Amino acid sequence: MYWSRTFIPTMKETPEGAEIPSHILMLRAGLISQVMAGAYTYLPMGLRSLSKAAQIVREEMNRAGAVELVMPAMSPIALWDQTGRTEAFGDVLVKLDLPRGGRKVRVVLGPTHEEIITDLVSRQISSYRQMPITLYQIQNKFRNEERPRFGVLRTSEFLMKDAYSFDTDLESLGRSYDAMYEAYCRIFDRCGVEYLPVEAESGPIGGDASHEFMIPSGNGEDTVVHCPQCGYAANTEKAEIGERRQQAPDVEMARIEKVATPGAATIEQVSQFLKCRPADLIKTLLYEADGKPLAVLARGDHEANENKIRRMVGADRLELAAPGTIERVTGAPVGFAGPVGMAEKIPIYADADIQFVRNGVTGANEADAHLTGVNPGRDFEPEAYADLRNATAGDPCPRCPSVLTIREAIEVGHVFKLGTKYSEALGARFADSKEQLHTIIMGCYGIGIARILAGLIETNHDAAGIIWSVPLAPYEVLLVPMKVKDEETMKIAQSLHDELEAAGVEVLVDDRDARAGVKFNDADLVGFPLRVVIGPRGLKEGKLEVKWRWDTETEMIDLDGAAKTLAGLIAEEKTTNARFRARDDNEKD
RNA sequence: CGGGGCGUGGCGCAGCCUGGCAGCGCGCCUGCUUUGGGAGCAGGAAGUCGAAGGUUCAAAUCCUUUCGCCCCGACCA
Repeated sequence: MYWSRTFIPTMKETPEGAEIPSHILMLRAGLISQVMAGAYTYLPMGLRSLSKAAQIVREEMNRAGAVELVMPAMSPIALWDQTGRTEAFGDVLVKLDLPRGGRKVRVVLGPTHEEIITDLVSRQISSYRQMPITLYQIQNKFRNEERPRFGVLRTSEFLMKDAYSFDTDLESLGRSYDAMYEAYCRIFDRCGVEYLPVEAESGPIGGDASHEFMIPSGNGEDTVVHCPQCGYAANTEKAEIGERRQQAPDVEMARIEKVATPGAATIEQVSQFLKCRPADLIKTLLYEADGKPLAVLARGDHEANENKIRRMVGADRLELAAPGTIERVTGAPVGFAGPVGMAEKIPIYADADIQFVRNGVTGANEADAHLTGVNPGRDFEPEAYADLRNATAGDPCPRCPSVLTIREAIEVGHVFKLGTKYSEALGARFADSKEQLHTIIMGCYGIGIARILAGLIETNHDAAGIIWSVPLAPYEVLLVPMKVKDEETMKIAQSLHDELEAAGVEVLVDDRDARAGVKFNDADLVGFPLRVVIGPRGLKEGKLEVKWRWDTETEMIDLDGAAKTLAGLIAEEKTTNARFRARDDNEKD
């Protein structure tokens, strides 16, 4: 391809509104163009990269034994009503009323496709002999995001690979799940992104039933908990905390005193008012577990983890108690609850760190008052101490003697053992060898294709622009003829272009009659991995000048056999990402 | 959904407070010179000042309403 015949609208300036590197660079490099909040056109360069990521995903899905199909974006809302997800998704679900013959047909644009695929399978699969099977598609999804942001990281319409496995028993589901997990690792390895599979909330099946694939990046929307020592990684909802090893400070237990704290109801206000650290406060959170009130204690500088609480008390539903309930239970307005002297006797659970608090501060169960000198064991005794809060940096690792770190990350993939939630609701059953009917057991596996690109750019760019890995680059080689008006130069460019194409290399020739600086800067901005300069300096010696995007040094190669040399370099880098990764290691330490 | 910011040629912005010819840089077009890291000179095209209503002799500017975009937070099967 020739630069002058394709469409690469690069920009010198950053469009207003773009904040993070991947968004800025995708716009400036002419990969995408915004149509409205959360909806982007993929321009030729962007589309090429997107398609290449999708193709890698497709190849690895196929290798893992999954089978491709395509479902419509549109589906009848009745299907979603059956699983209760019309309500669960709420406004995120894009709903349309289509006028047809004087009636309205109510449809939704799919945010995911469990309902559609399960409906299909319920009709077409009825025997254990037809399973296991994993079906997938690569298709645009629609979610009416409350707040689209960060370029292609959070959009209302996005390309996603979604796969669904159908199995007869849990053991078989485990094999289907593992095959997807391994395929995901291969996909992200091939793309050249650094990723971390992290344990995530597992839902109905429990156990080791869900992983998120994350690209650690400062601009990620999610946080992951990671132990660099043993590799333990989990998202914040899931992350366990190891045994708390600190001791209570060796100080005298003070007497409980009631102090007036007018208007100070939040942790910040109280700690400022009483001139103490948030860690000296014991906050008392009132929850309702399946409608029954309970109190949870956590240190002022910690965050309660509702999943952990819900699991511990074995409730189906857990929510913060309504203000009315709080007032009834504590006898005080919201913000002044404490474990000592509550109006109603309800179970109290405490995070493990509470046992090491000495002379803590708690609400007094009375408006505008707190208690100081509160000590666990002496002044109150919870039903149990347990791990009930979110992990923070420096907490003990649950799997080894080391400590945890917290990293921001971009979620690019998710694998999940679903169980029978959808097959149950939609009546997807099969007969076993004894003609007994069972509900099909499902798994679902998603990858956000555009997030792979954004994640790669987010973690691989410099001041000049994007640094693509060869497998995802819009073109693998950029030929830069210095003098496009020189016949000899252009002849060489053309024949090299043709030879490289014939050799299966994706090559672009910058045939614009522009100054060297313009062409070099655009080359760096769009980030083609291998740049080949055809100019008088080298040609005098029968040489071409070659430079990898991530290197600073150039290298001369012989014009004779150049196509073969270049094709060899690309073929090697494309399969190993070796140079790309080596660059990573140099830059990141 | 709460808080904040911004809408002025294709892009980035000034002008608004204090009403009086719609400007600057980049890009684009033509010509000449230049030519290995975003060239110089000369000439040129291109704007319903987001939209509607109001105040005024006069509105990009003041008032009201509205639409859109972005950021922070909440939310995210």
